[in-house]
Order: sequence, then C-alpha cells, then structure tokens
Amino acid sequence: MLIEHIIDSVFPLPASSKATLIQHTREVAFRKGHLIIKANKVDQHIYFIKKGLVRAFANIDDNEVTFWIGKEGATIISMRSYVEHKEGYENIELLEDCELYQLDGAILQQLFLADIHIANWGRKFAEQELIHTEERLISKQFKTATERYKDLLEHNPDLLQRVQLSVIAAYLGITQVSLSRIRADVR
Amino acid sequence: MLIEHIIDSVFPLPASSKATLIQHTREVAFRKGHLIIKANKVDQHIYFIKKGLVRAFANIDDNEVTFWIGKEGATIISMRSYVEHKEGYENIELLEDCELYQLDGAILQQLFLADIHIANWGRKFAEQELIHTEERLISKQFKTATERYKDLLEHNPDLLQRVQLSVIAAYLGITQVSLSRIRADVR
DNA sequence: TTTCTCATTTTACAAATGATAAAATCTCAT
DNA sequence: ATGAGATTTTATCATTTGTAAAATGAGAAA
Repeated sequence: MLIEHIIDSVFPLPASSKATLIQHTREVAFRKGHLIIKANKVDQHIYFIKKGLVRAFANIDDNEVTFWIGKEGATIISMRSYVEHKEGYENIELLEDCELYQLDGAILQQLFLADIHIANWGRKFAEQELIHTEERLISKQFKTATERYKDLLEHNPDLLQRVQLSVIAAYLGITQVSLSRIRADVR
Repeated sequence: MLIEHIIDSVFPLPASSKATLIQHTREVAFRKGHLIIKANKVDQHIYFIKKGLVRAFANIDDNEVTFWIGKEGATIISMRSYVEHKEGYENIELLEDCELYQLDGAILQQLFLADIHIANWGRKFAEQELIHTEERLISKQFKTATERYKDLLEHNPDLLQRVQLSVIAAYLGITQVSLSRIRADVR
C-alpha cells in the first residue's frame, strides 16, 4: 500500500502539503519478530504499514496481552508517546516481515503548527482512531465473545490465516481455550 | 467550570482564536432527564458541561447500556455525528439539571479549515478522547470488575454519590447485582 | 521416516459473572 | 410519621470463562 493512498485515506491533502509530508518519510524494513516500539520508552516515531502485519501488546502480570493488530494501511504509534510525549505502555512486534514508512513525530508536531492542512489531517487521523477504539470498547462491553469472534470472521477473515490463535484470543479479550471452545461451537 | 478553562484544558489557544471559539458558543440549560442527543440522528452540536452530570447509553436488545458518564469540564458529542456526519448510536441524558455551553458543529468545521490554532485544538481534543477511550478499553480487556470498581472509587469517588448504582454497574460493564456483590466484598 | 517442538484442541474442575426473584432499605410526597 | 415506589442487597441456580494438564496435530530437523 502506497504512502499516498495511506495519507489520502485519512484526509485528502493538497498536493503541496502531501509532498511535504512524504518528503519527511523514509522507507524501512524489518524482520518478523522485531520489536519496533518498546514499552516504558518515549518513542515518537510514526510508521505506516506498506506491507506486513504487527501486534501491540502490554505486559500484564507476567503475560503478554495483545490488544491491537495492524495490517497494510494501518498506522503504528505509541499512543501515549505520540499524544503526551510520555513513556508508552505498549510493545509493538512484527508478526511478519514488514515494509514500513517511517515519520519522525517531532517533525510532524512542527508541521502541525506550520501547515493548517496537515493539522487537519492530524485531527482526522486522531478522530478515526477514536471511532475505531470506541467501537472496540462498545463491542467488548456489550457483545459476547462468540459475537466478537464472528465479527472478526466477517470483517477480517485474513487475520485468521495470518495470525496464530493465541494472539487472536488475546485480541478478542478471552483465553485461547475459550476461543477454541467458541470455534468448536461455531463449526 | 468556565468555557475559557475548558478550552484551555484541551490546548491553550491564542487570545484571538479563543475569542472566536467563545463567540460561537452560547449558554443553555436543561432539566434532569432531558435527552440532549438522540440515537439514530445526526446531531452535530457540541456541548461543554459547565455544571451537572450526563450519561451516554445505547439501546442494546431492549435495555439501556450506559457506556460513558460526563461531569463538569467534559464534552458532550455524538461521536459518529461529529467525526463522520452520520447517525450516532448514543443517547445522551442529563442525570442532573445542567448548565452547558453549546457550539454548532458545522461552524466548528469551518473554523477548523480557517484557523490553524483551532485546527490543532480540535486535534488535541480528539487525541485526548482517544487516550481516555483506549485506557477504558485496556481496563475492560485486562482488569477484573473489582479492580475497575476500585479504580472508579479512587479516581471518581464523587460519581458514587451522584449516580445510582445501576448506571455505575453498566458503566463498569457488569450487572447491578454483580456490582452489589463487589461492594459487599470490598467493604 | 522418526523425533522433536510448537500450536491447537480437548477435558476436568474452579472461579467469576449473569439471571431471576424476593427481601431489605431508602426516598420523599403526603 | 406513614406509605408507595424506587433502589439496593441477598439468595439461588445457570452459564460463561479461566486454569491446568493431557491429547492431538502439523511441521521442522535429524
């Protein structure tokens, strides 16, 4: 997925603003397993996924709990680093070899203050992430694990092929055993 | 809570931009029980709570499930109306008599495109809401109901005084009976 | 092929939460 | 002070989910 498309899918920018943004990104590639964002560090880098798959997880009493999975077109950030410039709580690990576009967050902050179109692009980006997060909260709050699994099947069937079930289970907020039971029932 | 403080708490604005924003707000007051935002409607109004308490709830198979509670300083919006200009899924009801600052969303959208400071204010607003929502998602995903109740006790003890327990229970994502058990244990 | 490792499923049991109903308590207008 | 209605707690049983361990499956390496 090309950087132009990723940028435009958030909010269409005038050509000059888009060129400015692209000018400050560079392509990077990492191997499966690489930890691109580490918890308890301030990391203001922003990555757009050109190709590949990643997960965000937090260490909660000794085990890794995956709470986010991103694929082509998604944006990788340490949310608290990005917004509050403080240590983030998430580790982000590559689940496949990845090609990414990298953007320095400090530079982006300057662009926000200098270019109104980029400021509005940043606004739309946060708003869209907000909608997605709120949808997930409501889904977790009011739907059963079975319904959440079926939603995943319907909207992201490729993830079931690309990610192992222990990760899917954590993403759905249940244990692997519980997911296995659900899969047996659905079948 | 004054409109100046609410605006500045999101992101400090230059005097002229703040004046522009304030110029487009007007004070309104409604009685306890009033439905200020209705589900399945596009409502682009934005309200800042000067005084009072509100809840957002969705109708899910016949019962009302509260998923948000706002008090002084909070912002009331239909998230999907605000971001995507589509019908929202939330009803927002006043739990106390309220004094609010009202702002027309269509005007705010124009200001975003005309004033870079206001655009960045809107960006910070979305980012802060995003952090709050993500915290709640992680809390729901990885903490027990008892832990979530204790967090509420610690961070928002006044809500326990101001809101009836059935609403608190829904907000915590559990039944009222379950909350009652937790309270009995914690005591 | 055989063996080894890791992922997944299954099983058995325990703990948490939900559903329902009834009892206890609280609130507030009269 | 009293009583009706709302709210909260308690009790019981059903369901869901978690934990632990064993069984199975799939694929890599010897």
